[in-house]
Amino acid sequence: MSSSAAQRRELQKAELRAELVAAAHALVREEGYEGLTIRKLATRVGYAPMSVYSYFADKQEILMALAEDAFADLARRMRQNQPEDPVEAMRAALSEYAEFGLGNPNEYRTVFMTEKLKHPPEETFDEMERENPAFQIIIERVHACLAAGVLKGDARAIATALWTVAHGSVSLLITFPFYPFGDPKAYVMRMGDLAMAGLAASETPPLTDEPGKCPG
Amino acid sequence: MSSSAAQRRELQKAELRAELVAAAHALVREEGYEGLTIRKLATRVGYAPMSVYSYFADKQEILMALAEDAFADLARRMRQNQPEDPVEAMRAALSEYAEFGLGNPNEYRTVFMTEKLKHPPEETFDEMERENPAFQIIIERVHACLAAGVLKGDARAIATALWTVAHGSVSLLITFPFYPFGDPKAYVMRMGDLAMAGLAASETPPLTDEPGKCPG
DNA sequence: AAGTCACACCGTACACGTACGGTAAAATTT
DNA sequence: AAATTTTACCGTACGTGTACGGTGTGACTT
Repeated sequence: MSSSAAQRRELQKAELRAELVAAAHALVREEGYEGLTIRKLATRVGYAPMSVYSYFADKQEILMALAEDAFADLARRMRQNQPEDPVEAMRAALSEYAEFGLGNPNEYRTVFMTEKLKHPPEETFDEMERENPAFQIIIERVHACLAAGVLKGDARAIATALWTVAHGSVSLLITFPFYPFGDPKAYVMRMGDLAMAGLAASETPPLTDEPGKCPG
Repeated sequence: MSSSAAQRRELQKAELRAELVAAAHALVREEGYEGLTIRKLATRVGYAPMSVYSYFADKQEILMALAEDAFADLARRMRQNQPEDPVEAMRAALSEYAEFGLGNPNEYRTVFMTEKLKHPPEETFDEMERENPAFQIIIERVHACLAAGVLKGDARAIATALWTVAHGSVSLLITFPFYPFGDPKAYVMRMGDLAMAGLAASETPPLTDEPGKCPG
């Protein structure tokens, strides 16, 4: 086997894939999110509709590729907005998260609100944390809060809790834009502060599989 | 105009609509959620596919009808699980909410995780609270907590905050079943307790449209 | 009672995602 | 060099949600 030829092949494939993603971006920019269809995308790059499936398993994978670009931007913004104070750094990350979700509802939906069907059984969650650089940043800032003593407990559990609250806020704001949450951004920040207060109240244990005690 | 005839008309229409919903339920039971298609549904009741649209504006409205039935059941269960202690009553409601969402992910999705496109501009949120009896129950139990002095502040704001946290937990568990949240039910309960701790820490102001102060 | 009208229902048609199978060229093996 | 396999792409076809325009039967008006 000629491995350099195989590598070149892979590279070319990646290039064409990138071209498709670029065309998809253009289509969305010109015709809106629901204007992105496989057929239009194929026409745009001069392929038959079915040829797109050589590069993406299904439409969801295309949407994911678009969303990943957007999420990379989120991570960039988070890193650019990093106050020294650990708590303020945490709030800054939340602020960027909120603006991202509220400003890119389509991308937010595809990543956080649609069923993940075909998932490789290996590397359940490390994968996701690696893929989503934003999550890494959150964990880093949680560690800073732990070091500063404003939070106590397991870093991953705390980060997951904060993510849960932020996601709950953003996703409800996206789904129910008419509901009187008040100013959207302010609502997310308020919920973030509430989560921080709750977390500061006690030491956060790690996440386990033991079913907790519950009434009834 | 003969109003009694018009009324009978409405009634018959409602009956046929109910028949369609029943057929939809049956279809889902027999062939699964994605087995529910307009064509199959129409065939089932002896109509042409397009005739279904005399009773539902679109497929989403059919899914909503199914979900509303399920949510009525949630409200029933909540009322049957009502400890005397206000905090335990709150936790019991959360427990039912969790079991409902985790046990009926499809219905949960259609109500809480899909865009609400065509929404009548009048009665923005009262409508929703009225339609979702479960929300009423939450507000009632919040009032009980306020009366008992374990929480302080605006009832609707507190209820919305608890909803946000519960929804964040449930929706993430649904969307990322592989992520190590630990035992799903336990995770929701833990997040609920965290929210209660955060809420207990200070008086919760009502929701307003003033943009809150934020870093950066 | 005659005329008008609303409405329940349907047939046709479109664009969509995508399953299936084919075909020809390129890469690899023999 | 010949044989084989792999690959890149495509044509056709199915089932989907639903827009559009009909059509006949009942109800309402006059």
